[in-house]
Amino acid sequence: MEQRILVDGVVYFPFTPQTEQELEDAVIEHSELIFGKSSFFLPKKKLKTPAGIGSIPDGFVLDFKKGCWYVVEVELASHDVFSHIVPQVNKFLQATEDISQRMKLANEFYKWFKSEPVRTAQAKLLIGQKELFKSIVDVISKPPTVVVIIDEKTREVAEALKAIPGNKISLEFRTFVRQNVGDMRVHLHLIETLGTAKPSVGGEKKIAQPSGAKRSYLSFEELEQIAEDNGVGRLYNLLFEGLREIFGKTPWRTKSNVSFKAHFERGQRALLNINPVKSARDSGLYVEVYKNNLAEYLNIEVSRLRRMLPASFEDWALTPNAGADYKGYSGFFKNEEDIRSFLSKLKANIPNEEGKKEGQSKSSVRGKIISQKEYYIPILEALVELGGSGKVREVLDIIHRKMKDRFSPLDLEPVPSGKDIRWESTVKWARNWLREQGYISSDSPWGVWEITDKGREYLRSKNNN
DNA sequence: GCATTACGTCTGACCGGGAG
DNA sequence: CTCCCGGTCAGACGTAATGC
Repeated sequence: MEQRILVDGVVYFPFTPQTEQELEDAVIEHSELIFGKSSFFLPKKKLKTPAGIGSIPDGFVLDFKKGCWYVVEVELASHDVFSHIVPQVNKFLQATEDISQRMKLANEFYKWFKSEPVRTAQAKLLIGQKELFKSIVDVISKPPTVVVIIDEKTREVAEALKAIPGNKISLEFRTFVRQNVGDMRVHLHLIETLGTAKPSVGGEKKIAQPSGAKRSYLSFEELEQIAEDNGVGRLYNLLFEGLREIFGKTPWRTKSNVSFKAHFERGQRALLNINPVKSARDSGLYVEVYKNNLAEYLNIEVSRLRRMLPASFEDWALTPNAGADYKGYSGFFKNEEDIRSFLSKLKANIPNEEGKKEGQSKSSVRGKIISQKEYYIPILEALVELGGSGKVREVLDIIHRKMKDRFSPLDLEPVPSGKDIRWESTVKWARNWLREQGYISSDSPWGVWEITDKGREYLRSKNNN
């Protein structure tokens, strides 16, 4: 039963693409029509690190609006459809059972979006305020729907679909060419589309959140609350925010105070502590000033520093026989005026504007990811496996293979700068330590890591234990 | 060429363990 | 016990390499 299409009196004949690539290109070209306007089609060849995701289907579609994603397999009916599709797709589905593999795919999507600002902008329109990577993960963490796009639906296609678990759909994508032209120069397609139907979602797979790390120090909120409880909340906040602005960074905190510090050649030293625990409504906000450190930091005389403080401040030392770095003044800021006066004098003496960066709030991932140390042996082993040296990418691939099962979602996320994947960044730091120890060569060519004899020995000794 | 990515290094926040 | 030192490590930044 040979079909014909008649358009304005011109006859079009069925046309069978000669290669899958031909059909694939046509599918990509019309992906918006097939999958809907809110969909994004990521073709296989755009994947940056295909090795990481197991067997790769022809493409992936992400739909933020419907909150679902598709695994796309393009086939020609003339090929042995069953043996082509079924093992391929099953293998992929099996791989994505593994959460870390899904994160890997999410990363690929993320990179792909980021590689094209227009695409990122389109995605933003659909996800609103939500963070892009998070939105991708949310969709990818659901089970996918397998979409087989084929030039002609045959009984074999139906059989193949039956052998694939989960949600699946097959779509016919037919091509016709104009009579007397005979090739793709003048063509039209008869395309089945997904329409607006949302595929059924079953057995949703949640990505486990890492458990919260235990915290040994008081949080800023708790310290603020203590200040509040002791009747010095306003004073505390005024001084805290003022100092943070002046020093341009977040202070350290202990169980009883917040401590602003600075780097000196002799190491980190405290400049000033605010102690809400020792404060009280009647006496005021208790503060300790490390006079020598702060004077050195400000590059002023200690006597001048003394005059910046309220007259009521007294000599103070951290311990009875503390060294110069741990001596200073302590006392109470009784009212807001005391604090404003101190802050303005301090501000006037800050050496220069540079080094005053915008306060960046970093959230610690310590304890929630694989630590640097845990990569030492795998890196050396990977280098041995590569015959003593290898390109960074090769090493990373081996590490990934060895450790992928242990990655947490945080390991697989990009770092906030978006310039690196967290675990890869950690591996580079681990190699830096190994290099400092002499276990990895310091003068290998750029981009190549090389194990040293000392490194091989270290590896042997560790493996014997 | 310039833009982007990959790689290497530096800065500073965090926290374990030791001193008081 | 409390507090802080200083080593450790996350991640931003700088620079080389590659892509277009």
